[in-house]
Amino acid sequence: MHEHGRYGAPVADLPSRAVPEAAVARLAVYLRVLTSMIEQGVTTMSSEELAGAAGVNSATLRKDLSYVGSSGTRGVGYDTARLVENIERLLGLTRHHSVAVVGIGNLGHALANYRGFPDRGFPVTALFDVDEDLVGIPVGGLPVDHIDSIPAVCIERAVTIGVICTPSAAAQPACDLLVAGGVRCILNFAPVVLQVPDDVEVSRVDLAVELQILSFHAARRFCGDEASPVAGPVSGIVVGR
Amino acid sequence: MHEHGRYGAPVADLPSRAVPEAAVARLAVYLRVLTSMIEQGVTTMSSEELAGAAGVNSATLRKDLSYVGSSGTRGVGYDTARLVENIERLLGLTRHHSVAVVGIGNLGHALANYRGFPDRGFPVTALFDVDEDLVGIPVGGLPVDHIDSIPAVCIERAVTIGVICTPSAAAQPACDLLVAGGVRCILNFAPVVLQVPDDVEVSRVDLAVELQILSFHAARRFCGDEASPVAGPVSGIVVGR
DNA sequence: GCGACTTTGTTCCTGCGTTCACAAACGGCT
DNA sequence: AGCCGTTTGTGAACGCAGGAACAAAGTCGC
Repeated sequence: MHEHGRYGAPVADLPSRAVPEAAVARLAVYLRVLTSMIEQGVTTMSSEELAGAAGVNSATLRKDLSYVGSSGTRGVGYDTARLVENIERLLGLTRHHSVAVVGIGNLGHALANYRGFPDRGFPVTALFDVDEDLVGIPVGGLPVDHIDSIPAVCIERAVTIGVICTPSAAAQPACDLLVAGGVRCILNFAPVVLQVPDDVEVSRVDLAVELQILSFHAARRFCGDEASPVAGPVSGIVVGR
Repeated sequence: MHEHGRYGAPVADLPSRAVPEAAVARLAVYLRVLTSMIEQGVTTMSSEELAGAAGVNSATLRKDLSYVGSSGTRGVGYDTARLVENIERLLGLTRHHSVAVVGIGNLGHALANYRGFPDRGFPVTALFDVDEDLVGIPVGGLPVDHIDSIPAVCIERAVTIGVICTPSAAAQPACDLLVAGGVRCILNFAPVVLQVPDDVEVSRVDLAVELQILSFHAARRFCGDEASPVAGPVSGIVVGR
């Protein structure tokens, strides 16, 4: 989805160019493609190749890469290893970010065991649930703590990212506890809009909303009757956000 | 919209206004907020109230709602029940969409059991995995089928949305099988860019990418050193996507 | 060493989406 | 019935992101 909710910006025009939100999201995708290519032994890629693999326009890709600094060689392409290095630096991936998961239900369980997190520099270092029966039980090798201990544990383990997988009603309290624990970045899977201080960043992933968006496209596609066709291209591949 | 018929012949209503992609995503959020409010007995809301609850600008909200047709009363606000009805019609939620989940690992398991899907009109009617040991085992009350049977089963059960939770390498084959089974909407959790025909819609949710975006903001926030500040304001709430 | 080809990095432009601002419409009150 | 406050719906401006086109720069072949 896209990022919205940008409000009037005094614009801190500090040193280098500002990086558009959308570009940050794409850079993360390039990173994914690049590491996959490096594993296959690819040492050099042109913008055309990389753009194709990432599903974006090559001009857009080059512009995105210009934000990370010049890493390419004209007439040749980009050195994959150096590009990965530069993107990781821009995205702040040089240091690991400790992750806490709140709400150890089906989804929380899955995330606690999800390889993709530690594999990409996001070690899960704390699990929380309100259920006393779960407290102490190890999930994915890590014992579950009670949500009351969120602030203390988050500070102690230097948690920088909190993931909320609780039911809707519990999401805001969980969020407040994370904020009290110094967490300033939150990934929210609960279908509610969290209220947070201005210095806290919330990214929401609502699985049902994703399905509803697909439903809209399905409706427009099959029963082309009724109202409103979708704006934008009729073309196929749409990569989320 | 709504033919003010200034010049007798209002614009052909057939292709009524195109709905921007971003608006569709927001409408799904409004729907979520509205159903929650209705449960609390709220029968009327102003654009200001609803916008606040959804975390968007009120003008944006009104424009979004204009795509679904006039449901508001000036001086009063919107009738929550009728608004829900209209949004559901626009999003194609009047008919249920049968969902198939491919890859019954941690995440697939969680999604198969996820209440939010059936509760919102997306019954999960098929599960698939490549692991013979899983085939036949019921997960969330539904037995797992082998991926080879994807095309036949999808056609038989009229699956309209496929959810891919397989490892990266298995995602493209799984996608191809779904497409062969007539599925035209795919939600992809695997960290790869799927290649599909033009008439297939793919929405990708990459959990690690979400964390990387948060990492970027964390890096900009805490160690304001190095390069590039983020575009836009330093201000707070950013609702993903 | 020189020319031609390839590819990057950037500039300009177009189009879309968000926001502002205002007129029309509606309910309530006197 | 008429006025007044409120809120919708929309027309217009602003800002930003994406795409095309081009110049600089570097490599490869001869």
